Amino acid sequence: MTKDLREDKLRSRVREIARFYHKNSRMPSFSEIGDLCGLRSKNAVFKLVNKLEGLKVLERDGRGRLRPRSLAHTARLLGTVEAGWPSPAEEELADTMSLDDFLIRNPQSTFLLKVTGDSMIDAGILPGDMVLVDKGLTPKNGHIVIAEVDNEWTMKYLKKRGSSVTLLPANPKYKPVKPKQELRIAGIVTAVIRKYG
Amino acid sequence: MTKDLREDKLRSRVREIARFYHKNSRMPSFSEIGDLCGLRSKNAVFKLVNKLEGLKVLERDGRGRLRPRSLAHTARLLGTVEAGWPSPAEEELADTMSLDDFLIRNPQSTFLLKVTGDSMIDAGILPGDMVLVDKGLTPKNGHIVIAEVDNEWTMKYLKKRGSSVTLLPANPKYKPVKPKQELRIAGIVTAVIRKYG
DNA sequence: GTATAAGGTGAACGATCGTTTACTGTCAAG
DNA sequence: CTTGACAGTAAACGATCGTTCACCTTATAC
Repeated sequence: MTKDLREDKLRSRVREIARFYHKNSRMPSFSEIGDLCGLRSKNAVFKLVNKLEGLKVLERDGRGRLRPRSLAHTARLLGTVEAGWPSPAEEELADTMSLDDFLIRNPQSTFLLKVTGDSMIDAGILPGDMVLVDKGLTPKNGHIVIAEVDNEWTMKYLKKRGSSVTLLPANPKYKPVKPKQELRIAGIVTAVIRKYG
Repeated sequence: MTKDLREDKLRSRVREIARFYHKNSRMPSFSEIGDLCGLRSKNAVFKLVNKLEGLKVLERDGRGRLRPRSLAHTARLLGTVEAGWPSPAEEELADTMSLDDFLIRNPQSTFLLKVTGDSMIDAGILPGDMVLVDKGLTPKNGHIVIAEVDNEWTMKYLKKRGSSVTLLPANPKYKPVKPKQELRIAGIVTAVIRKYG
């Protein structure tokens, strides 16, 4: 058996395991890996797992249970647009990441809101976009916040100067808002997500 | 024991299990749940799991192994900015979702690129943003594409008219590009992600 | 041609898995 | 005061877990 063939086989096995993981939200057991990869002996699986652990494709926790590593992540991180598309070799080495882990620091206090209106259009936030909002962070000057002013909910820049607070839209069509009485800040915008198609 | 207290206890146990799941990338075993929730008997865990299964917090697969349901998702989906912040009751019922599943249809062919330059700024894509690029889709008129024209990589709108192809920037500072010879489209942009802070 | 390493089979191991049965308190409703 | 309905403990079950042993096959290297 030539070397390329062996690597191909290994790759397809990793793909099978990854597919199982994404389908079942858990790693397969040793005998399940055997079924997936056509291995009748659990020892063959044992050796395969050790190899994959060395390749940092997966890892074990204290009890010998399997945890995904590069398997868990769905999008590979490449360079910049300017740099263009990397070679297949670089592509293979590309770092992978989970968008959830990347974007959400506090899962309990983070929510997703849909944007209506164009008041933040100059900040690159368009109607129909989604924003991730963290309720747990303390609002600071310059943050984009979700706020309730005089019984209306809006998304604006937060401008603090001394004790005075202003809500600044990112669109010349709209005027800055100086809350008369109540200003309730529900959370600050930590990310913007736009999906096409 | 009053009813509210009991529900609080249940909620905090769900939280513990969710925390374990996100930390270890797998569901805890019955005895591990016992440790997490302060239950010395596996039967108590058994009853707890059955209750949570009824509440659709988690589920079992064919072999009795646990799978997360509402546990798996990290960001809760609420309404719109205009609608403002929902009441705690609605909040509890909010749909949850995984950003990976939401944004990525084809994991194998999807990559993440960092945006440099301001040529798409009027489309709400700013320098420093990340774009999800799918290599597997066929480019169509109106899509935003990553393309190599005359040895340079750019991100532009794809304009097709008959057999002629033009790359259209979303910034009046730049001119449309009519590729002289080669036009290699590496992929189409399926989503934009901007992270603050 | 022979040695060597790698990939795989098959059987056995103790440990842990999820499940079940039997029993004990503890409240709230009748 | 009695009676259920819960919530929890304790012990035992077969099944499956991850691991290890000895052995076989096959291709590459010397």
